[in-house]
Amino acid sequence: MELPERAKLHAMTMKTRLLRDDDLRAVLAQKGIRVTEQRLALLRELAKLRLPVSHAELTERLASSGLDRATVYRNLLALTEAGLLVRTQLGDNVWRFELPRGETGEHGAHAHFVCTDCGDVACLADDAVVLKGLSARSTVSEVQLRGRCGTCVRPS
Amino acid sequence: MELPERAKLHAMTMKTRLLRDDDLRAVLAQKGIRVTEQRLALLRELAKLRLPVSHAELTERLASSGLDRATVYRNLLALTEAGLLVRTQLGDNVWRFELPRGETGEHGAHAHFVCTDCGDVACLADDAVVLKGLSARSTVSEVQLRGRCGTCVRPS
DNA sequence: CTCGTGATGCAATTTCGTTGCAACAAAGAA
DNA sequence: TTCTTTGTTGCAACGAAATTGCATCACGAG
Repeated sequence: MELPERAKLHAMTMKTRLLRDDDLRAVLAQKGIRVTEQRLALLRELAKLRLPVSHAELTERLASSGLDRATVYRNLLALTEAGLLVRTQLGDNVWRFELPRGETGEHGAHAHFVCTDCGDVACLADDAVVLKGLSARSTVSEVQLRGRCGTCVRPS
Repeated sequence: MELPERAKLHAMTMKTRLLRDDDLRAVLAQKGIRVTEQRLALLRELAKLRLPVSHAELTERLASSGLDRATVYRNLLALTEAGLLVRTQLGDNVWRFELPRGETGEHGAHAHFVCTDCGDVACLADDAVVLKGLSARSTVSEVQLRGRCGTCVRPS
């Protein structure tokens, strides 16, 4: 049993290549989540950014599309619960959401850099941070770097 | 030049053995922070608990001593900035503060491992984390690894 | 002891996160 | 297609934690 459409969808999901609305629709349908224009807009935005984004920032970006705070909020939760988004804490008491990377459903192990001045977030390359000498039993699920980004570090 | 008092203070700091008020006073003075009864109370409480404590919880504990929320808040920030406290997030959007438990007294130079389960904060060796390929202009002030410590990772 | 700067207490405000509710829309059934 | 069910949206309100303004007060240098 080889459904072309489903196989294609699967490949899309795995590679996080969510480009066309048809793909987004299919992904949502597969998860049993209703397809709404709001959700498509939200996923489109996240696909475009490919960064952990806060609820506030996403709300602002989607305000022009007529999306309400609460709608964005509830969809972020719903999509996270469905496994379509990952939610992270980057150290400033704000939840951020992003499309999962990596091959598996688990988010890739790339580190995040957060600017303590402007709050900007940058995803680092997988090999930007090397860990060694850690306790064998402990599990590291997230690596965060905090500091000042190139833009903010310039002398005033 | 060997100042006994300073040497003693240093040893205290290093071992996080802040027991007597005299020691607390000395540590604050060394950092150029004014010694106030409120700060002593705050540090005493943290020394007694030896756990990551939230601002709210600490405020409640110190209310009987007459400390105001804002005072606790600002002192937590000040002491953290001075390196006398470490500030962590466990995943619930609440800051928690505690006296450094590691060997070293200066925080910031080394990375921290935060167990998102039990809240334990461990100080890592200076060379435990190697960064490379970062933007030349950006400045990293804090490196945090998040995950589950050896104790918490055991199967339930 | 006196003075200047930083600290404190109190109150108000901001920022996020979260929820209630009535109108509305998606997806399946008829 | 139309009907019906049920999840979704927009708007407003609420709550908790963080953050700030300001007048008063105390530390500690001189």
